[in-house]
Amino acid sequence: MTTEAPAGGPRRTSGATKAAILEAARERFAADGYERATIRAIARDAGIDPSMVMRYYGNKEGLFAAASEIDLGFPDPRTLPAEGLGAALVAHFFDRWEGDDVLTALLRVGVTNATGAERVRAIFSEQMVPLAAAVCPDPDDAPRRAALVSAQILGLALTRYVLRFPPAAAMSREEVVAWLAPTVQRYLTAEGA
Amino acid sequence: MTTEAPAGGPRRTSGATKAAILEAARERFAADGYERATIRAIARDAGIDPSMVMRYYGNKEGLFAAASEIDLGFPDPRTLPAEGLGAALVAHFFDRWEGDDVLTALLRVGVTNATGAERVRAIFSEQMVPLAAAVCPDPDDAPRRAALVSAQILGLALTRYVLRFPPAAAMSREEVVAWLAPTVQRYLTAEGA
DNA sequence: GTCTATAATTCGATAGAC
DNA sequence: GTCTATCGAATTATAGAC
Repeated sequence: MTTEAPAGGPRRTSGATKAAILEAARERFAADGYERATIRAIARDAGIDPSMVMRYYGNKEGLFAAASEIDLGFPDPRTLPAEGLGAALVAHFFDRWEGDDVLTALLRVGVTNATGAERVRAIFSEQMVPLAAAVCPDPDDAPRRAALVSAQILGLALTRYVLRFPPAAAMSREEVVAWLAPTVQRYLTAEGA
Repeated sequence: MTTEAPAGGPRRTSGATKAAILEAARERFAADGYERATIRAIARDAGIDPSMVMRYYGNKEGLFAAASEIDLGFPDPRTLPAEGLGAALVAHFFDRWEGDDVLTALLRVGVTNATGAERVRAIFSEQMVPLAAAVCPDPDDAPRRAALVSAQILGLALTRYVLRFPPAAAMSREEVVAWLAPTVQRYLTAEGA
C-alpha cells in the first residue's frame, strides 16, 4: 500500500494502473500468445487507454518482459527427504501452474517469439539447473538432469493447459503427482550419467 | 511422377507447384508459427506468386490443413517384444522429428492457433490412443496412457527443437532413448490405473 | 496458369491537447 | 496522468488483365 495516493492526487495511482496492465497482459499472453495478444486488447481489459501501456512499458517487448518475471519459488531441496523429491517438485509446479497465468503465458510466448524463448531458457538455467545441481549425483550433469525434468513438466503443462488433451486436462492433482513423480525422481537422482 | 507434364503443357505442373508450396509452408510454419508465417513469405520461398497459394488452398487455414497432414507411421506394437516398446516408440519419434518439419510445425502452430490445437488433438486421439490401447493392461485406460506418453515426447521435442534448451538440443539419439524409454515403457505398461 | 493492383483490416507506435 | 487522432507498415483476400 505504499503507493496509495492522498486526496487530490491522480485519478488512479500509477502503481494500481501498472498492476492492472500486468494482470491483463498475463491473461492475454497466456490465452493468445505473443502476436495475437494486442496492446489494444490488453488495455481494454485493464480499462485504460492503449497509450498508457506504451507510456509505462515503452513497447510490447518491454510489457512482456515485465509480465513474465517469475520466481518459481521452489524450496531448498536439501531440506526435503531424498526419496520424496520427485513428488514434491511435481506438486509444487502443479500448484504454481494452477495459481496464475504467468507460466502458461511464458510457455505460449516462448514457442513463437524469440524473446520469449530466451526468457524461458534464462529461467531454466537460473532456477532449474541449480535445483538439479543440489540433488543429482554428479553436479556436472545437472544441466542435462534439469532439461529432462523440464521436458517432462513442460510436456504435461503443454498437453493439459495449452493443447488441452482431454485425458491430460481431466487428471487430478493426485493422479498427476502419482504418475510423474517417479519419472522426475529418476531424472534427478538416477546413478550413472 | 504421375503428374509430369508433356511438352507443351503449363510452364510448371500444378502438382509440382503445389508440392513446392507445401514444403515451403511446412518450413515456415515450423520456424515462425502460424501468425508470422505469412503467405507472402511462403510464396517467396516457393518461387511463385502469393495469389497462387490462395488459388490452390483457398485461404491460410486451408494451407495449414494441407501442410499438417501426417501419418505418424508407428508399426503395430503387437509385433514388437513387450519389454522394448518404450525404446522403440522413443526411437521412432526421434527419427520422425529429425526427418522433416511437419511435427515441429504442428507443435508450434498448435500452441497459438485454435485450428492447430484441434489438429494435434485429432492426431493424438486417432493415432496415439489406439497405439496405447493395443498394449496397455486396461484398454479403457488407453487415453490417459497415451496422454502421458504424448506429454513426455512432446515435452522433449519442445525443449529440444522449439525452446532449444542447450542440454536438450545436445543429447544424442542414444541418450534420448536411454533416458526416455523407461518412462514411456512405464506409462504404457504399468499395472494399476 | 500466372501475375498486377488494390481493397479492407489491423497493428504498433507517436504527437500533442487537456 | 489520461486521452484523441493519426501515421506508416503489414497482413489476408479479391478482382481481373494477360
